[in-house]
Amino acid sequence: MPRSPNTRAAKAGSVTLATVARRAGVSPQTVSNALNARELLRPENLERVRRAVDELGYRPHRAAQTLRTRSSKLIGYGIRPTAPGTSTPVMDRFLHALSQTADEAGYRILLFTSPPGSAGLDGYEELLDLHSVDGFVLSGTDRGDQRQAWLEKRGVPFVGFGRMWSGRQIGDWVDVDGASGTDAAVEHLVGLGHRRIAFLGWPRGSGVGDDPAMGWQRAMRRHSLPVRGKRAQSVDDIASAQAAVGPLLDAGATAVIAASDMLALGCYHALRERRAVPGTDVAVVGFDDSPTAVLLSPGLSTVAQPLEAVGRECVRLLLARMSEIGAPPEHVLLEPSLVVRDSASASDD
Amino acid sequence: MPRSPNTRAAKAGSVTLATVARRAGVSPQTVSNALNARELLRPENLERVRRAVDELGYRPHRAAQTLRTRSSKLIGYGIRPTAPGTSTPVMDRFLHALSQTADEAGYRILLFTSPPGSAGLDGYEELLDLHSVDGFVLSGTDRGDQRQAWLEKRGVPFVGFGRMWSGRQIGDWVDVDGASGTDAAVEHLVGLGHRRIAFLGWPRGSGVGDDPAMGWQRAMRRHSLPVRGKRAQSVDDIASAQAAVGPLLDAGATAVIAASDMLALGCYHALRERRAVPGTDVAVVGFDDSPTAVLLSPGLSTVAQPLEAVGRECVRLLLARMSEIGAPPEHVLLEPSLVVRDSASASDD
DNA sequence: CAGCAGTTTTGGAACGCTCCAATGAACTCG
DNA sequence: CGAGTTCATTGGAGCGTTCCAAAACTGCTG
Repeated sequence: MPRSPNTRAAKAGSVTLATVARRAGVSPQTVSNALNARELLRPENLERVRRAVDELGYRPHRAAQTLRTRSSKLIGYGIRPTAPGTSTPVMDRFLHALSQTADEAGYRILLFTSPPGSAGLDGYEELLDLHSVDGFVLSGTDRGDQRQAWLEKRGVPFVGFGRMWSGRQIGDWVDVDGASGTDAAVEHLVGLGHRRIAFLGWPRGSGVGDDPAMGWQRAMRRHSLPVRGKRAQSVDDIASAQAAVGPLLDAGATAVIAASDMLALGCYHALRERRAVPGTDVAVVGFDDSPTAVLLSPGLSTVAQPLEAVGRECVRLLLARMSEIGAPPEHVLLEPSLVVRDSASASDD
Repeated sequence: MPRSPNTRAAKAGSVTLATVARRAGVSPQTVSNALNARELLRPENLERVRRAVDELGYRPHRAAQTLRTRSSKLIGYGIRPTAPGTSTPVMDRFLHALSQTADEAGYRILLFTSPPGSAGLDGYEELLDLHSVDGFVLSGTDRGDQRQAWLEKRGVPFVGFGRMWSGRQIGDWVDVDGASGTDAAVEHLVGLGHRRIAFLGWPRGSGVGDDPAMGWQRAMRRHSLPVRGKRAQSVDDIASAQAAVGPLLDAGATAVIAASDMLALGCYHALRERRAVPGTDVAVVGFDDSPTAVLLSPGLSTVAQPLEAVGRECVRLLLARMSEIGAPPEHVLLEPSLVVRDSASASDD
């Protein structure tokens, strides 16, 4: 009568409910109850089953449970196809939070490299085991993203990380209030005595890109500061940003808020080119708190997204959606936080 | 007779093999064959089944398949619990490659936040649906890692990313030949005319850390260059690295090879502190090709790990292991590549 | 101590699929 | 033209679990 489960576990897979039942001298159904509805059992029997489970190293067979209960306890997560160069340091923390939170609710995360609804999949591949999953988390949802519509049509519960900027609003989403982040950045800079605060963003038109610009603008207006001629745009690339920020610096900006750390780095370069020192001569604030931000000198002040919280909220919303399919869509907008480093910490106007 | 699957797909989940069989006028088994062993069917019947599948929007129920075939077509991947500060830009690309390759073989990746075998899980939680997975990929395996032993004892196929540096060798692994990377770095620097090439590594003792040092050493010896007094060590932190590299610079090193980009960045700082310019006055080579490397100025030359290849190999080895359990352990050592940027591109000794 | 309500346990069926062995159809050949 | 051979299809069983309804045990009352 070995107390160690490991000796048996070697030939595992064959330990089933029935095995445990025989050992404990009860029916399979009772064992099932012991596991899923312990309040039904007489304490004495429950203990007996517990012991049998222990001794045999029994573990329920997920597939069988899934088949019977019609719930896989799996959440799909669609990874965005990342280009070799473009790193998304974002995903790491987010995914971790996602997995962790899901775990706590008894769910696991299943990775989908090409998320359902993405193009290029013919009818057969596309439909492959979608229903091995109870719900879906989409990330990097953007304009013209068809995944939401695709999932909704099929009645699969889902939550997006990223709001829908255009078109019909469908489904739940969690997002970070970028405007609030740049707004806070302006507040911070104003507090340091800055007046001529410029903004370097992405080309207009994308919702994601316009959002931070909005925050900058409204904060500037609130302080009755001028925004005209204080805004430039560039693609997310150092050289372009460096070029784009030039006119702003020429016009005498004492601070620049950028829509990404990459753009902010372009500012660094532009400043150095002019023999000016970031943080000392001109304040710079980035966006994203990428791993690089802390490594720069001076350290880059930047708006950090609460990725862990986003992950948690995604799971929370998804679980809610799964429990009541028909409920009205829910949206969660989370506040980012300003991480202050040397690139914007002391007044020097 | 709607040609569109979508109209029916709304009430999906109820479309089963039997449904398709009725529609196509064959037996359920034949439909199954059409899907899994098409060569058994007469072309005419196969077409008939195909059409029925199409019209009904049928998709096989993974759980049922799993239950019957005893193969979940799932590969577990243990995420390392990442501390909030510590970013692992590595994981992103690797995970993507993993998922992609698995996909192509008809497998999916299932995330495990706390990988089996990690401490802190009591007997019940720990065993939770391990056998919902056909095999396991472990990453960041290190000294004293008990996960391998744990999995082996339970007869679960697995592959580690990272070799086992100590103890009994168990299981397959894929790793990057760090020594070869630093060796190549030395070659490159020697080619540029450098002679006093120093090495900045992590504290001795960890296999992972000693590996790059080894490559540096052997390459130096090959060129009859001195290694004495040319080696320093530091924890993976800018300030420490900056301090640690001091003596090497004082001793007149014209080039420094670092065991990580973080350490290399410490060199940058130390050099600037002495009013020297990285890449111009002293060459610096890092390790990892982190996203930051390309963003620095000068761009950091660094040893890049072939993460995509590692991901692919992991899956390949795992599939091989799963197909023949008893085969002797297989190990794959991949060559990293030197990415040359401005921090080490022109001789200036 | 039969009767009844309440609690605890149980047998049987079903989830959707694939394995296995057996049937039927078509085809070859002595 | 019946026997052997191959090829295509089929029925039945079973994977391990939970649902459902019925059965067996309590304990309490009249």
